[in-house]
Amino acid sequence: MPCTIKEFNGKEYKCFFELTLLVIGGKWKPIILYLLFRDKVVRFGELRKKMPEITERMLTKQLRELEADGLVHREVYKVVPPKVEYSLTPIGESLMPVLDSMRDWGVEYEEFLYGGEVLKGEGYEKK
Amino acid sequence: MPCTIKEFNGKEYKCFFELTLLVIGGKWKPIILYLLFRDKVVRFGELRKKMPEITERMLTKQLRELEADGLVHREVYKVVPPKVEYSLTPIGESLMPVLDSMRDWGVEYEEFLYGGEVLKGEGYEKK
DNA sequence: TTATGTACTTACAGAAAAGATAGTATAAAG
DNA sequence: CTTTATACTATCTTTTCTGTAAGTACATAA
Repeated sequence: MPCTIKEFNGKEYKCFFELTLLVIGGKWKPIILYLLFRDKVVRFGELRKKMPEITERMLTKQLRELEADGLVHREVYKVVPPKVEYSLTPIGESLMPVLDSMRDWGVEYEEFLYGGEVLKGEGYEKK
Repeated sequence: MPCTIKEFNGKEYKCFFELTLLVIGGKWKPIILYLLFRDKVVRFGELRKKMPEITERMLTKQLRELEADGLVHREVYKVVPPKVEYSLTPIGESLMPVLDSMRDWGVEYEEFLYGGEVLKGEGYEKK
């Protein structure tokens, strides 16, 4: 019996963890998700400021994909200048244990790399 | 105070979960790690057979990167024709809870996508 | 001497992801 | 009537990732 290949947004996957990686993979998505989890409701411009290196195009693109995948809610206010707020949906929030376990392992791995000495930086994880 | 940007293999990261994604991200690495966790010690050619879609170049490349990053051990026997066995190192094994949580969320997300009905396929997760 | 098996390597091509840069829409304020 | 603020949108270029196809090494067997 052949393996069943499933599809998500035009990409094939076989395992559940591959599906997860299809949804949260990429350079910016986990950061966006983490920031939304931390700050709950964030305007587009605020998100940009929290991620100094991202371009507007990339931020828009990633947010739209996360919205299309059901992880992020987009609330548009009909005002000028525009106001748009982003927040996590329930399924988006349910991702947090995954990000937590990835963070925990990242800590462990950095210790492994640098022999027990963790580089203390100020990443997005700090407020 | 500016954020500290850390580096791993020439790539910048700020958060621990980004580091994790740098190590296990990509199309093939989580599958390789999962198969090694499941089957413990696997020869190159066996791995290939377990992953019918991968090319030799890709398999070699991913294995070498995982080895360089300390997750995979490579045991070369000095025989002809060659025999090489791959297995997980302790830090490689410590990744399994992460893959588990990714798998759990993948299940949940598929239910979310298809309204409670999970597609039952035969992926790498089945023996 | 030729064929076989196994684990690669190398050079190139194509696809996908990310980045740079400039432009758009709109109401209100001056 | 020009400027301002905010959230995009469009086009193009660059970089990175993945795949294709062919070749290499070498002890042993026939």
